[in-house]
Amino acid sequence: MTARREIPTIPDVAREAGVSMATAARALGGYGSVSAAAKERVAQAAKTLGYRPNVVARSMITGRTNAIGVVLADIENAFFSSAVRGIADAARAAGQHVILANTDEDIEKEHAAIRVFVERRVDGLIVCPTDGTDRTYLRGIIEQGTPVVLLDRRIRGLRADSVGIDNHRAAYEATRYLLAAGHERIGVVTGTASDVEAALHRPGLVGVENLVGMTGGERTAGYRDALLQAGIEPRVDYVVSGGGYRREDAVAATKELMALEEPPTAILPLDSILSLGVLQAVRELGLRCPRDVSVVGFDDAEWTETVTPPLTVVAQPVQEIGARALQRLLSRIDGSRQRPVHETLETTLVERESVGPPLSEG
Amino acid sequence: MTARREIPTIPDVAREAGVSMATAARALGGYGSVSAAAKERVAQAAKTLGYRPNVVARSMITGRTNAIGVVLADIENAFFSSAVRGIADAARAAGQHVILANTDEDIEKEHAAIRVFVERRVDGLIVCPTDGTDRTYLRGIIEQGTPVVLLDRRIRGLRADSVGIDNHRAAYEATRYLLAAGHERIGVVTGTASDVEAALHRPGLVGVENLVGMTGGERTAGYRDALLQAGIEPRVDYVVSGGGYRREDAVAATKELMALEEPPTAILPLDSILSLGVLQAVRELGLRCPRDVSVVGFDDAEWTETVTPPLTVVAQPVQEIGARALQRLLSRIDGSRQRPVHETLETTLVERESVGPPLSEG
DNA sequence: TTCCATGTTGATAACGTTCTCTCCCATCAG
DNA sequence: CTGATGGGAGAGAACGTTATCAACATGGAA
Repeated sequence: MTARREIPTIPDVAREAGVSMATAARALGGYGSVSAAAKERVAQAAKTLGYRPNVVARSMITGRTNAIGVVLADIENAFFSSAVRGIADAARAAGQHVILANTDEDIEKEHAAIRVFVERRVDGLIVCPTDGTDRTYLRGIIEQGTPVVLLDRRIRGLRADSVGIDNHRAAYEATRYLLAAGHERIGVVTGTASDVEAALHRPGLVGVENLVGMTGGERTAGYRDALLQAGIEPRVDYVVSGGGYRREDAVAATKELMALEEPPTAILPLDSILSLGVLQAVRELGLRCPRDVSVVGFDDAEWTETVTPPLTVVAQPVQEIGARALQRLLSRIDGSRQRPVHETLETTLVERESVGPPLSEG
Repeated sequence: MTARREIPTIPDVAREAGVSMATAARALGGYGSVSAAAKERVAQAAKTLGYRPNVVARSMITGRTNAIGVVLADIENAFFSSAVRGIADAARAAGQHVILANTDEDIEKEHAAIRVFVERRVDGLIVCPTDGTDRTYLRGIIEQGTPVVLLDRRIRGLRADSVGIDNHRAAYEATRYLLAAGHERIGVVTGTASDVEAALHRPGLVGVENLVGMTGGERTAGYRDALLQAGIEPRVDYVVSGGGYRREDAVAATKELMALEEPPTAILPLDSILSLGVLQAVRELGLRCPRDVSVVGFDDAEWTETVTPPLTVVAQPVQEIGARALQRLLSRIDGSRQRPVHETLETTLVERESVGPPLSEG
């Protein structure tokens, strides 16, 4: 066993300072009223003994842990690591700590993580729910007293704040941008898992926005609506997924897209890893971007302007999304009973060099 | 105030089950001996009431929090987010949680983070110390009973385990690779902060490896030794830094390098963000890689094979470094008194297309 | 039958804080 | 001189667990 050296406690400090435990506690904790003289002697004694408050004991009595549980898919994904950075900075300023859990989009892991966080009595949770998350589970958590804020995604029918972007509008504008460049055959590479993928395949992409809380669904709907508004009939075979959000998935999806009889002249990958896959596939097919295919990606990753060609993207203020999520959570922790707010931050279309006019036929 | 609904505790469960509190506690906690019948009734009662153990109270008495503090420069940096992923996975398997703190290479933030983690009574710390960290501070933490494992970097004279790579050897081999391709004028782009940068500027780069625990120092030494072994005199003006680890810093450093009278024909950026900067600078200068300049980077980021040209890099097993660090920490937490181990994992030189023969003169 | 080992149980003491309450005493207005 | 007021201090409870210890069954061996 680790023979943790005897750690001084408040009674020790009190003894050293020659005051009662209660007085020492007040002096150290900065609450109640203590004479200047006593305060001084306690401070001195604490320094001599090297006293450090025991946060666990404090949490025990105050009922607050000053810890926030953050539940997301994968911290290695740049989107999430930026979000966590935003959360962590805001948390630090508020005296809160961030505890991390990765779900890998696995509902079981998500539930397990949330359960343990609740047992740990975190002050609140920031969750990026996986596709299948049902609202009743999280509702139970909230009703039981742990505030929850959703990040990036939403859950229909759940009374919880959420912070993200307007996915429909972001995709709508990206698509309009491609339309304006002259493209009419525009493909979408999404990461949507295969089990819900079927939902995408309704004629005319009707109802994709109803895919539960999925950013992918909302973005696909935005894409569809931009096409419709331009008088172009959405094609089901232009929306493809390799089965997940890994680069290989996007490579496969892109190749599938480009193997069509009438391949698209522009591609819209729905996140940054997928963009990487699209670029790789284009390269592997011996095509040139933007000469042969134009690309507009999502998320302004660190490499987007260094890649050739520099990638035109829809940039999300990811750190700020994280920071805002934490702010909302804090105000819930402080007892705000306001009705749920769904906050959407502005996206920016960052024009670089991956979009050109469509390759003229034949 | 958040009116947290009355949360059931062990006495509540005991009452419901009609047993003593002690028995209920044993049944729920899975310790001591309880009859099958009692166990059953307690489980039933717990289910009825929706009992959830209070981890804070448990920590209070056991003295263990099952939480690991992870202190690193910046979670947004891909190296660290991969390391955290490795740590988190291993931690999950061991029933531990990960609490995060970013230092931004700021010694004050690092100390503050460690202090608060100790007050939180974390079971142990994984620290990637900033350049200026003095050993006495961490030594105090360890002696006081909180085990510490260093990640990626070391601190000379500190009795703590560390996990990372053999930086000297990795840089040595990367340099040898460039030498083998025919390069004799090889530049290094490092992120070393300006205040220690001076140390790099000794004639012949003598003693760079003594820069306190710096990966940059060790890598530069490996580079130097490869040159010396090939009979090439290291040039002080070939080792440059833009003052930090941001991309702009590397852009500036690279331009400085290429503006020399005899510019290098190959560049060795010492981390992945710096590689991005080097590539960007090469591009901005209207040069082509590898035709005009060859590049070997550090760390196999997700974009390295998608960039043009695909980047040849020294790959570190980053997730594994994190996982091993956690393993070492766990064994210390379990009381291992073994003398400190410095574990170095193998790196791999991943050959892609960013290295070619040097451009023949004029 | 007696005795000891073993398994089960309950009462109660920790753990290190913060919170509640009471008491003391000095001050000051009437 | 009296009574109200309030700052300062101390004793002890409370938080929800786990740990300790004694008490009590039960059963098999002597």
